[in-house]
Amino acid sequence: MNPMSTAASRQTQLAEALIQIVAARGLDQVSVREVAGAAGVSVGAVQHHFSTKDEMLAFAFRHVVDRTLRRIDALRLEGGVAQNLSQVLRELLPLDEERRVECRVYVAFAARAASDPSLAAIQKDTQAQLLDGLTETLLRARADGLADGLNPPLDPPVDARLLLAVADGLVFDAVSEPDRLPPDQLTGLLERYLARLLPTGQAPSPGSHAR
Amino acid sequence: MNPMSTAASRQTQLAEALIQIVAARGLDQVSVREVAGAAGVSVGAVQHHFSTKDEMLAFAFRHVVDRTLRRIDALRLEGGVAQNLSQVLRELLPLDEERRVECRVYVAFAARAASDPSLAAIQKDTQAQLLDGLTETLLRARADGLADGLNPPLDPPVDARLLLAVADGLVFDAVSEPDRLPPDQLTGLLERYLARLLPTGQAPSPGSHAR
Amino acid sequence: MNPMSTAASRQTQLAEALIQIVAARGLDQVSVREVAGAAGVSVGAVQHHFSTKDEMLAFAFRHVVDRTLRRIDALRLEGGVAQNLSQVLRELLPLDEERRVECRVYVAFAARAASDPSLAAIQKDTQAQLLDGLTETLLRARADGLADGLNPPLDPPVDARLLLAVADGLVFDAVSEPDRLPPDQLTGLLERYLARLLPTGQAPSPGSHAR
Amino acid sequence: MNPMSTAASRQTQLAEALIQIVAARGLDQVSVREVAGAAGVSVGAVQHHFSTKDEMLAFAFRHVVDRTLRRIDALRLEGGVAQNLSQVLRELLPLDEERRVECRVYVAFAARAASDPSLAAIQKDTQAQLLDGLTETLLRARADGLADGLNPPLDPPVDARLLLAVADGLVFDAVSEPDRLPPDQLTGLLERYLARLLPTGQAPSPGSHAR
DNA sequence: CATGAATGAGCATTCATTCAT
DNA sequence: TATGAATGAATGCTCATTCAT
Repeated sequence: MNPMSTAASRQTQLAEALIQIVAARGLDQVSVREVAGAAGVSVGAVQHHFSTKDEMLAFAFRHVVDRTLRRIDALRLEGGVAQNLSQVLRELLPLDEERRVECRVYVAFAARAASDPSLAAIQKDTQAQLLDGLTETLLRARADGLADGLNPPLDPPVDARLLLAVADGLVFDAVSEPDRLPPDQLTGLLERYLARLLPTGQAPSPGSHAR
Repeated sequence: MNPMSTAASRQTQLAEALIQIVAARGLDQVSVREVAGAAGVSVGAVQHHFSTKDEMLAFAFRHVVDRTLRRIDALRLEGGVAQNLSQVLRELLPLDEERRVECRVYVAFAARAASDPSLAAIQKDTQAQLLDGLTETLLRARADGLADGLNPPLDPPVDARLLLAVADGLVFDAVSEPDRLPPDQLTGLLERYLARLLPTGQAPSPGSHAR
Repeated sequence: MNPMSTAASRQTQLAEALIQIVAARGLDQVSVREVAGAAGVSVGAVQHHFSTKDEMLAFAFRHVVDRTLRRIDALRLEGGVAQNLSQVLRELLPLDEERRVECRVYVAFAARAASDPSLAAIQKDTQAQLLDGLTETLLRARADGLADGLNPPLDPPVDARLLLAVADGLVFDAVSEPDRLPPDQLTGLLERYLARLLPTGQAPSPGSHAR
Repeated sequence: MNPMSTAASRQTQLAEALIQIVAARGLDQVSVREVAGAAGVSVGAVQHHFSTKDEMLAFAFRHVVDRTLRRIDALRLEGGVAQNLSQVLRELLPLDEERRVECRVYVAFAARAASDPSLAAIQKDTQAQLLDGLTETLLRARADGLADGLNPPLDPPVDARLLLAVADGLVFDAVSEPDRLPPDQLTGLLERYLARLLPTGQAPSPGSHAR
């Protein structure tokens, strides 16, 4: 009927429906029936496009992290390195409704990855991509002298790991303890860490103190 | 039969069985049948001690975090503040098999807490307890002058939040991306963070650099 | 409620329901739902007693062949060997409604045994038991001189095989081509074969010619 | 595309694929999808040539029995009547891989014919054709004096029925109890039966005793 | 002729829970 | 306390079939 319903966009449409369910009610509430209902199609149609539920879950996980990564890639790299690092990490935090959904979905899938190899593979890819980007940014920061005097001195790959852990920790705590870490607290905590990591980078915005 | 099988210890025994299942195969693989089987009792017996599955899950979550908190409380507070802070946070990380199990279970439950109010309440309690302890420790550290010259200056309650996020982030990443964050890397990352937070505190152990 | 509903009799009751379905509508129409409905219990109850459908099918197959074999064992061995042989084989043929049901079920299961190892094991057992009994009977017949002059001479184990094939063939044809092989034709064909195999045994009943 | 793919040959090609599935994995494993996959065409293509699955099954059953019947018709009728009878019946038995496939398929379909009228019609036709041929052969045998002295005397139509039952019984037992009735045993049993039916016909081949 | 999207019913199985003993 | 029978809903999945292209 609708020529826009190509195979690719149908899978995406189903993934979006799945993501909304995960964000609203959790990964356990995802069933083929629920997804079909939320997407307004029949059960058979869902399984015409994803031959197993696991395949659908993997696609949706990949889809949601790709959306985040694409948003990061699209960031214009104007401004200083410190500001750019802040921008990038902010894209990972649940600062608005769109990112709140992504974060809840990310935490749900990443937690399940602990006992699901196919999700673990996606999680590994994602982490690797983020680590590469962060490492590169930290290399530039060091070259710009932004980390001078830091002790222990900046070690870009290691500090990228630590930076990612800080971001993941903020996301994890914000998601697992709803209403205790509102957006301004999250940014405050992030900037506090960045200010100590790159002391010569100027603070990105005033009024960013939290809790 | 066995007079040692009091109600309390029976619940604990079932919780331990549940915890092993979660650690090994994930929260979704927990069923009343599985728990009963793992504990070597009948299905009816499980439901005699926990009237619903949710009650059993809540008990088990509480049980596993209590175990961690009790271990932290039991730490002898000799040594300096910096060393003590390191000791406490190390108890949270998956550095040995026992803590690896706890971490996998903690991440699974905390992730589910995002959409399960009764688990969220437990998670909130746990975080509050940890935050209190960390805040108190940081207050002592500041009084001891360990954070002198830190910029932005040490703000105990806020920095406790950030510290907890770092720990949770390391746990989350270690669990969701198995085999990529072995124990020595985790401690290296933790010490790196602590060394910058409390620059005048001596490093607790040599050779703790990680990549 | 009903103390007669012991575990064993419940399985038997379900097997009987299954057998009626197979006889009336074929093995493909057997579903857990159908069996539960026919037995007047819930779906869950069926699977409480048979953990898989295959297990239920195997039990039912074993049950139906056991019923036939037990009926054969119960035959009083009065009369001559020839007459006894005729009696035994008659129990295998669809000569009345009870045996018609058994034969339809037997053919359905034995045919499926060609591609189902667990049914094949049961079929093998059954054939072995029948072969043993027939071989023994033929040994007695030879000792009694009933097969004297037969050419090729009676070879009890081999002729038992052939005899079983004749019986199975009559059953198979009667079942697969309904209404073409009524009871009197079946007995006529059987007696015709027996008369040639044991020429000195007297014919068991007059009027047994069939077309 | 290929002009050789006429409607008729396409149906035949699909039937052959179906037959291979039945022989290898049983009638229950036949689905439109499986047949399409095995024949290397799309699901829609299968249903373009057979409007229902039942139609496809009926066509395949007819196809497989026609193949057997055509092979029998093609037998050169040189040699004596006894030898010819043996030749014909041998074509029905699973003595080589081709006939083993046919027999497995025949048993599966004939068993299902017990509760499927459209398959029953085909089975009835097949049996009628075989009975006619066997009756005619037995008439010639009687005319040639091959059954002289047989007691009860040869009754061509009745003995054709019995002969067919013997053949079907051997096929049924060989198929339902794999590995217990290898080719040489089957021929041995068949020749044993024929030798007693037509005592003056010479044995077709030496060494055909089976156990 | 052929494709593949879509449907909706049906399947075996797992599950938490209730209840009589 | 503990058992296990029983329930009924829900699950992922397979299937024959229809239909627009």
